[in-house]
Order: sequence, then structure tokens, then C-alpha cells
Amino acid sequence: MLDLKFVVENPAAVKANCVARNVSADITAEIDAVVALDRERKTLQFEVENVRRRQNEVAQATGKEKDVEKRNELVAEGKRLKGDVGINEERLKTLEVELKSRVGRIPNMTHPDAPVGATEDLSVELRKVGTPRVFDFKPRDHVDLGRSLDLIDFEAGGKVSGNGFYFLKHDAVLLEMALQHFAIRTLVSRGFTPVITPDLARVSILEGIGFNPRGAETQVYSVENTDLCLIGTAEITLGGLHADEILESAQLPIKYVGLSHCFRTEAGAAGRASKGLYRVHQFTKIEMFAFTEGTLEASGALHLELLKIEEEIFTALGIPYRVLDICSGDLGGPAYRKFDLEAWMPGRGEAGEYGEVTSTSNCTDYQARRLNVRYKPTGQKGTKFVHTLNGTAIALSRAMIAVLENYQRADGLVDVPEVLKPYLGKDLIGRR
RNA sequence: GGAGAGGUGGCUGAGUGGUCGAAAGCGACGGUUUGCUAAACCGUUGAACGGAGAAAUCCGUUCCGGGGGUUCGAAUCCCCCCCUCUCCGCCA
Repeated sequence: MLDLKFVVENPAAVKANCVARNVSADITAEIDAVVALDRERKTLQFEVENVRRRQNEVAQATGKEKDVEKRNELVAEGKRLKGDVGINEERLKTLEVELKSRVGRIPNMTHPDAPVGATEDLSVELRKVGTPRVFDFKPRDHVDLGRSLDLIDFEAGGKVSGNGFYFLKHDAVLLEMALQHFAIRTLVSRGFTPVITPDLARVSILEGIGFNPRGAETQVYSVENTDLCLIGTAEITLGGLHADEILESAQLPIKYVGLSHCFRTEAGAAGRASKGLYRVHQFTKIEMFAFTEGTLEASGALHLELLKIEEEIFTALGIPYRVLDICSGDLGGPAYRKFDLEAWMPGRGEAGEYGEVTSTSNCTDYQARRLNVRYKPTGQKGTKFVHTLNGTAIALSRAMIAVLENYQRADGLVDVPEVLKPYLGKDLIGRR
């Protein structure tokens, strides 16, 4: 969430940002309410604090007073004060809760260079890298390849777990593990700490990251009779890793590469491009997550580093991709700026299409404030909120689509990308 | 799952109703000493919010796992929840 003080001091800028981000009008309208509520809160806080000061004085004096009569007078005053402060305290507490919930709905501010636009088609393509391969046969999609080579079993997935689930078999298993290993090794060599995270997390952590597990539109599975949810991404657990901590400047930046399973209900996604592995309820993902000092210089630089790593991974895999600078309307709540990589998928659409494979966001202090992750800046008093960033290293299901479709051969088998051969242990997918 | 013990500042840890935001140690920071490093010695050292001030800083409120309660007064007593440890059970 945003800093309440910032909202109160810059209501016009915050409103303009909400408009650019295409959030629902009632959120924009709430900004005035926030300003008014905050004013009321301050007045009330002043009153409550005054009464409490007197209460404290009386309580201390009572302890020291030896004379029984005077002591009884003090106790009487204490009782009176206790009654006085009650109503205001209740109101203050209510106000604070309400303010927090209202401010929490306001999206993060936006990077000045991010394209302004309400809908996703207004995101800007920064560059295309690699040339889509020209096939001398009609390329098949990964569903077809997966079935014919007995790599992916959607029917069995449907039977056991429902639509949107699948079994990986044979070389698909080796391919997935090779991609995992390749990605993690790449990140470790760049100074990231490898982590395997829990696949479930508390509601409070989900909320801190900016998910809303209880809404009607939620993308998140909840576990009945607990406060746990299945995570939609390791961003949730990695972000929560340092919740309520005060880090030392010298520790920063902290860079993690996390492995987790990801679970998504994909509510409301029916009808969207969702064939095969592209949109599924469960997949494995290698996720980068970083905590930096709370300056735009620090997080901005690391954001570019995360993007560069994502590009290096897909370049190494030999898969053509394009980079999108995501427009204001499609940033989601927490992101200050976001870049997506879309990989070329020859089997998608009529003659191949780019499909999203990674996404990296700079969330500045938006998540850190709610998760309460701070650091002590060297040479300064007090603490500051860190900045958090996340980025996909490899989402296995979608990377698998790209590999299978780009590396397929006329004979129906699939070549193994050069960098994966040592990890996969063979040169050809599908031959047994 | 059963029984017990705990959760206190950046860390370790004392504190069982008032003088406690909290001893002591460690760490960190500043200084003295020193050819450098180390050691020793002296000093400083929690956070959030609000108010005053040009600022250094000062004042107030809140915070001892979280939430409620008792009391004039709670780190300390009571209730609920979360977490950690030990033992037992079960198990990959």
C-alpha cells in the first residue's frame, strides 16, 4: 500500500495515477474520503493522547501516594478518566482500520516512463530478439506433440484432478527438471540464493504481497478451516520471508531464486487463449525475488538486471521473444513498472504467436510497507521500507510450450536446446 | 495427535502489579591509545505516530508473539489464537 502521508499530501497526483491505471471509479473517489478521515483521525488522536497522559500521571501518582484518603481520590479520578477515553479510543481504532483498508485499495504510483494506457494492448513493445524459425513442414502445437510422444496427459489430469490439470510423463519430466536446474544454476552463478519455498502461505502474507484471497474474483485456492492458501507464485513466500524484519543496509540487496509450485483458480479465464499448458491450475515456477534499499535508483537498476537475466535465459534456450513495457492500466496494484517477455510459440494461433512467459515488476515500497520489511540506512537515523522486486526466471509449463514447439522436427520428435543437453542427459525428446 | 516448557530491543538474556522502553552481555557507531591491524578503555545506541523548533533536539502517546479482559495502574494476572523447543505417539 501507499504511504498514508503521501496520499494525504498529494491527493491530485494519486487521483491522476488511479485514472491512468484504469482502476474502478469508486477507488478514485475514496481518495477525498481518505484525506477527510485522516484529518479526523489526527484530531481524535490528539484528544485521546491528552487524556492518556493524564491517566498515566494519575496512575503513577497513585502508586507513590501513601496517604489513604488522597490515594482514594486519585483512584477515583483514574476511574473517571478511564470512562472518558473509552468512546474516543473506539472511534480512533475504527478510523485507523478504515483508513488502512481504503488506502490499501489504492494502487502503487507509476514509473514516469511506463506507457500510459487503460488496456493491455497499449503496452509498448521495446524490442524483438531472435527470428522465428521457418518450418519446412506444418508445425504442430505442444498439445499435439505432447500427446503423440506421450509426454503430457491432459485426459488423465482431468480424470484425477479436473480440467486444467495434467500429468507430465517420460521426457517431459526430464525436460522440466532440466529447465529447473538450468535456471537455478544460472541464477546462482549471478549471486542469487536458491530457495525452495512452502507451497502454502497464510492469508496475511498473501494480502501483504497484494493478493486478495477472499474476494469473489480471487485467483487463489484456500484451504478449508485454516488461514492457509495455495500460493499462486513463490513471490508470495519469498516476499514474506523477511516480513516484520529490520534488515541492515549491508545485507542489501538480497536476491533469491525460489522454486515452488503455483496454483491458480483461473476464475473468469474461460474462453481466453488457454489451450494445453498455457493456462493451467498448477505449474512449477522458478522465481526471482529481491529486496533492495528503498530508493528508485537501487530498485530501478535491479529491475533492469532482472529483465536482463530473463532475456539471457531465453536467448540461451534459443527461443525468439519480445519485450513489452507494460502500460499503466495493466500493471496491477503493486507494480510501479513491469516488463513482460513473450516467447515465440509456433503452434499458437494460425501461424504462431508470441505468448507471455515471464514478467518482472518493481513494486517499490508498496509490498514492503504492508509486509513491514524495513532496513536501517547507514549513517541515517530510523528505518526505511525496502523496495521489493520480482521476476520470473522460468515458468515451467510455458517454457515447455516454447521449447517443444520451437524445437520440433519433421519426424515428430523434438531436439533438445544445446544448453539443456547436459541437464537432460539426451539430445532428442520423444525417442525411447 | 497427547504432555510439558517457552516467545522480551539488531542478537543473547534478566525482569511476577506502580519508580520498566525495560538490567547485563554481544554487536554496531563515535572517541582515546596505536606504525597498521587487533586488544583495552570511555561514550553513544529500539521503533511507529503526533506536537514544538530553522536545526541539533525536546515533549507526548503507543509498542515486551497477536487479539481480548481484570486493574486507578500490566512485560508481569486471566482468556483465546499463533509460533518455537523437549518428550511421547504416528509417519515419508
